[in-house]
Amino acid sequence: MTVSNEAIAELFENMGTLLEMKGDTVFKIRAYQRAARTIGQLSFPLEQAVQDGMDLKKIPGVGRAISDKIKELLQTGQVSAHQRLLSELPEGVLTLMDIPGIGPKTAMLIAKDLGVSTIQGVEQAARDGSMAALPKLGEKAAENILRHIQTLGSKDRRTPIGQALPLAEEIIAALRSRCSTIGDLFPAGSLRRWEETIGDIDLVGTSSQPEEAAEALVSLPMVQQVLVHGPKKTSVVVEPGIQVDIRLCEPESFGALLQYFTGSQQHNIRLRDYANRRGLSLNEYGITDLKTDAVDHFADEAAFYQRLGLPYIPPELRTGTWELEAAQNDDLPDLVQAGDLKGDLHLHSEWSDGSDPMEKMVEAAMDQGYEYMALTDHSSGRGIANGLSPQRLADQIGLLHALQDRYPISILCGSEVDIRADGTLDYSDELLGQLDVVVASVHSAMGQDSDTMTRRIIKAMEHPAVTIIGHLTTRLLGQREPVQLDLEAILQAARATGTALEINASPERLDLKDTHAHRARELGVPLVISTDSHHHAHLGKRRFGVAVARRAWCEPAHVLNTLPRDQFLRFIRTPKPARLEVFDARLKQGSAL
DNA sequence: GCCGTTTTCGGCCCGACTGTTTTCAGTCG
Repeated sequence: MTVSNEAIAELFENMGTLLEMKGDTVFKIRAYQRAARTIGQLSFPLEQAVQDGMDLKKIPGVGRAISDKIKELLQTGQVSAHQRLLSELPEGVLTLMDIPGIGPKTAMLIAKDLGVSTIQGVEQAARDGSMAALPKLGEKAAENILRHIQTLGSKDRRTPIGQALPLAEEIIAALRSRCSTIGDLFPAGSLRRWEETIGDIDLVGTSSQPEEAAEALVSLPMVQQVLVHGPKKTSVVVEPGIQVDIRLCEPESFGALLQYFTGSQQHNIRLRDYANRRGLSLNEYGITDLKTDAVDHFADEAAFYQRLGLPYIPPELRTGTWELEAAQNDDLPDLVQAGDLKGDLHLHSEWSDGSDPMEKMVEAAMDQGYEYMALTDHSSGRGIANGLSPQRLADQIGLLHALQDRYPISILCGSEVDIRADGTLDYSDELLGQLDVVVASVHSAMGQDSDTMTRRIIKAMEHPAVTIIGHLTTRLLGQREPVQLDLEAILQAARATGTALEINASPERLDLKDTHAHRARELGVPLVISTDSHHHAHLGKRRFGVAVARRAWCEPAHVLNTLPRDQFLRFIRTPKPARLEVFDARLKQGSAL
């Protein structure tokens, strides 16, 4: 039996909620919530860590009590304190909290006084007036709850960043054109932290007339519903059912507002705690000296962090786990940036299922400023993707060699080769040997059990011709679950065989995901950021892959395709696993700087 | 329940908005 970090996190999140319903102290509740969120973001499986004898109290927010409960859960499959809480409280209270606007207190009230334990029951109670008759609730409250239930189906799913970011950019453009008093206007919140899915779109900006800008938002044609409309904060729901919050302030205090609204909530809690210990109090308007009550304002975030004696912490790191400690020790990574990439190693042309000729893809890579690129059309096993037969691949290699004379960029011959169900590859060793870059990917038999899938992928990595494993888990955000596999075993095999792992930047994949990439980096596995472009315009989506690497604390040296051309060519021309020396030399050089 | 460059005990982030019991609790981020 395995217990995932997510399951452990959910249990503690639930315990926090149940304690809140019981009316326990808010600090105990917060302790459980903090532990839950930290555990949900760990890069390594807790179950494995416990087996290896790790001291769980090293995890921020985990002390004696929670450490013991984790061990109890792993040993017995449940936590007695959790069971006890469940038995003390009315059945189904937790499900009521799925409804926005219903928190622990209201859920308890409804469950206890009305004996309701399902969302359908809540809906009925809101309609027949029994809810409005409850103490502390009224007609309006019942109305609001009813409205929230209507949107439940569309709202409880988080939106993939690939959809949310363009939508946010569209809204920003629309607001700018309708309201001339808006100065800056940026996405904040989970969008600015580049989380893979977004709960709602947070916008922050500057304006001399904040009310006017909020009016502009409310009057956008795409707005379906106005949730909150106060003097400082406005929330609406727009067309695809996504909530948009906006807050604006004067330019001189924008740094504090941006910092506050970027979060994460856990980061802000820890930062404010850190500030309190130093006699300072933080809010979205500035920093108050608790002794003198003097308030400092900051036009930008760097100045805000500087006032706290901290270096600027990039938004991607603001998860509230390790970044504050790293900042205090001046140990923050110098994160990789889009401009550091020197090549894209996963590109498709019309030869398989891409939509552009090879030349167009080469030119698109040049437009990105790259020194090298690999064309990697599908192998023959992908009949549906017009995969290349051995003969067509041989023809393509010939054409690419001819094409090289016309372009200054290094054109590498590659293939995205299917890893068959048994771990063998789709082309002969002889043909694979002619390729510069082989991206090996799983496209079939995704239902295999974890052991079989793990053996299958490791077998592919052991092949001397395989340069990179493409989109490791094959997940599609919100559409297809990842395959089952033993990540730790695969990452160790990647390191041992000298095989790189791809961070697939396509926003519907983002595979490896951030925590997986984090673990890969820790284990010394070379990472590659590629776009898997099927159209020349898709090369610009590298920003999503770079964001995953940044969330994984990657510096340029951790990412193979930041290597300059000559070093990258040396890497792929050195046999596995000795080629790791090229990668490791760069790492050493990076850490010495 | 967690945690420590004031503390192993006594603190624990902070504010906007809503609805309602008209002085504040509940929810949210």
